[in-house]
Amino acid sequence: MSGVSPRSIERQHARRNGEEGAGAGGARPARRGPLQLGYLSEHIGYVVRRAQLAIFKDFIKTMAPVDIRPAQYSVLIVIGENPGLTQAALGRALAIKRANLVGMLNELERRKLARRVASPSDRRSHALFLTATGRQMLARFHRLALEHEKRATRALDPAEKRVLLELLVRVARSLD
Amino acid sequence: MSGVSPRSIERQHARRNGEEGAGAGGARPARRGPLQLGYLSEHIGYVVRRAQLAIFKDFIKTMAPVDIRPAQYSVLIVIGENPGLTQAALGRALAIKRANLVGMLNELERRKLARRVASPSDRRSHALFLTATGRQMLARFHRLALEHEKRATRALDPAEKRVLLELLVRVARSLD
DNA sequence: TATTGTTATACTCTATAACTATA
DNA sequence: TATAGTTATAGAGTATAACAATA
Repeated sequence: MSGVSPRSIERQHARRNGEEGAGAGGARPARRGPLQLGYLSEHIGYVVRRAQLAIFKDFIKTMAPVDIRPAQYSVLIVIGENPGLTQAALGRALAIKRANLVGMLNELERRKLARRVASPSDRRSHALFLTATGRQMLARFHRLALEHEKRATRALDPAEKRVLLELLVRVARSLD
Repeated sequence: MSGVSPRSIERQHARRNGEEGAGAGGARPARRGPLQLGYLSEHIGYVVRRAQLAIFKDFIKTMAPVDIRPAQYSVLIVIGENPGLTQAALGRALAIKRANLVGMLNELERRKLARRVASPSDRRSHALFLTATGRQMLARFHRLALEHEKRATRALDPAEKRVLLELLVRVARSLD
């Protein structure tokens, strides 16, 4: 136990309460009502994670009728924005491992939303494109996703949403 | 980041390119450089997810020497803050399914960080406590976690961090 | 040698159903 | 009937290693 800090308010959590009723009958239930999260609430990881879970839950429910998962949606958008890109480039853009893209692209091809085309310039790689169906469906997915987006950000005004996105991007960039 | 480029690349995506070379040889590679993410960058779910992944990656690396995962850390904090709470209450507080808590608590008991004590008032439930070791170790985990926290928020000043956490909490609350 | 796409595999996280013992 | 803890299990998501073809 090193690094004794001046006041160390944080530290006292550890002392405040502990292991009561080690052997005898000291065990008593915690007080009723919502639990204390303590300094967990100040941890950016925890807060971001809880928000992400809530948002994804709503997204998945919203997109369930069209059977599109978040990662599939992001893949379709990036292919639509960058027709002809390779699987490796797609994976780098979205931080998806090449190996894990294979199954996703198989599924998107099976559903006739995207296509792999043999690249003439580099015969190792595939050029990826949306199909005509894929473009139509993506527009539909986008409309549904905007419903979700509206719900997910209904507690924010437009300026707040912009600030939130910008701060998150700064955090992510600073860790890369 | 919303850099309005001279040629407004953003808008043209749906039309710009599609399924070329359906049969013939139209496939050409996407231009070099970072890919376009298009409106994906405006989706709160995507931005929150990327930030969460970056933050957790750093947290996990930081805590690797003490072999503590994010969920384990959160469980230890909540037990420390609410000694005697039940597994069900713990699961509700952290949105962890009761079934998935069993293994985690087995592991924390095995490592002598936490204990299950038979509850006298309700013989179905267990009261949870940190051990003396658990309290000591949690203080150590917390010091390590603060190193991570500093790194994860180094791109933000204190006011910005407060704003970020508050906006995320509002978003999560509004979806529950 | 390095890279692309692929296969196989493993590990974590999460979700559900069913069981028991209590309430 | 409902709840607490448990077991078993299944499904995502993610990670690595190895391989063939190609650069």
